[in-house]
Amino acid sequence: MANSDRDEAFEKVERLCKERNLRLTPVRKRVLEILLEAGRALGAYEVLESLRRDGFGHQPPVAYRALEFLQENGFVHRVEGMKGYVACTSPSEPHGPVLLVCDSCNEVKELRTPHLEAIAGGIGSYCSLESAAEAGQHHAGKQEFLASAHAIEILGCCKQCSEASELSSK
Amino acid sequence: MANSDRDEAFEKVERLCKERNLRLTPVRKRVLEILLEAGRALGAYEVLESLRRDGFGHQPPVAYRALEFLQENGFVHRVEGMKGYVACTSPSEPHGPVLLVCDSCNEVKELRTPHLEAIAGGIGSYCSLESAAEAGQHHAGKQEFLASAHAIEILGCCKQCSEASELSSK
DNA sequence: TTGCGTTATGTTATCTTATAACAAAATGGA
DNA sequence: TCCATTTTGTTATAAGATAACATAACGCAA
Repeated sequence: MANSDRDEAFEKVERLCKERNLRLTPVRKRVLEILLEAGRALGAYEVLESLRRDGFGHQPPVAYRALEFLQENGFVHRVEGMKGYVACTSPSEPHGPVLLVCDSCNEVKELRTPHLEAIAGGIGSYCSLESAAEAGQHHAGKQEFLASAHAIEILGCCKQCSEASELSSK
Repeated sequence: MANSDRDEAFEKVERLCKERNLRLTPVRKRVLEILLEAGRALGAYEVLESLRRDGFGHQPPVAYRALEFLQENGFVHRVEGMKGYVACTSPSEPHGPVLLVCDSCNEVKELRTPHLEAIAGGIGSYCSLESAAEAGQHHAGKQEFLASAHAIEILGCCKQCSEASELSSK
């Protein structure tokens, strides 16, 4: 992520917290910065190590609590497949992420498009598959499941890594 | 899952293993049975506890290795959000799952429809969103990401639990 | 501004989940 | 039957996460 995008995301979170009367305390702010600076998913203990260097408390709950706050409010996503946490690139409402995770360099890219969200919501939310754009037409099986959240992770190889491995194999 | 479905899934795995020359050893077979009998996601240590009762080795790697084998071959899925493992209800090729996970009773239901698979694949596979049914038309941003696997988990509340909580609130 | 309930932080201890490393046993051909 | 390969079993430990409780900061009402 470019520097300007980082700053933009950070300022957006500050703004949103003000609007919503959320307390973006120093630890929470710093954890968000750490993740934005990293530009990839970090483990809780990696975050903790950074906090330690900055003079914050350095016991696991310090990191986990800040991460929990940021997650609950949609500013950070958990990357299940990596047991890690990544800053949201377009924070707004709390939302389930759609993440592209590179096996090779661990970079995580978040897709954030209303249409994809609609699909993810539709898969479970509307009690049948029909409301997922087109998807359910052939599968009207009533799932009768009330969705409240989702986690979508696509594993694979990012462009940079594909190109790098192509070069090295020549 | 009904008993008959369990048996069917189990037999299908046996058949597939024969076809593919995979060794469905006693531990592996038993782990699959344990998960099928449970009908919900179990933690590795829960599986291990069952194995212990059946006289198998009872150290963590025993369970983890069997789970790994079953996962690799598409007979079991990991449920990231629950740190658990669930038997696949329609084993065939190894495949990324689309799971509906009930917050309340922990039941996991797998959706297995070609169309949904296509969407999941399309999100990342084809280097742009366009190939995901309709989804990309408005979001032609080139992701240039080569997908190899996915994990899709929708959290929410299953029908039984919704009804139960409705009743109790009256 | 003081006091008080609430929220957040820091710390200790512990729990859960997962893996590395290596020895012993089973398996399946040559 | 012998050997290479795969699987199992075990010990030990790493990595990730949380419970419980004391202390500190905050935010507001009196």
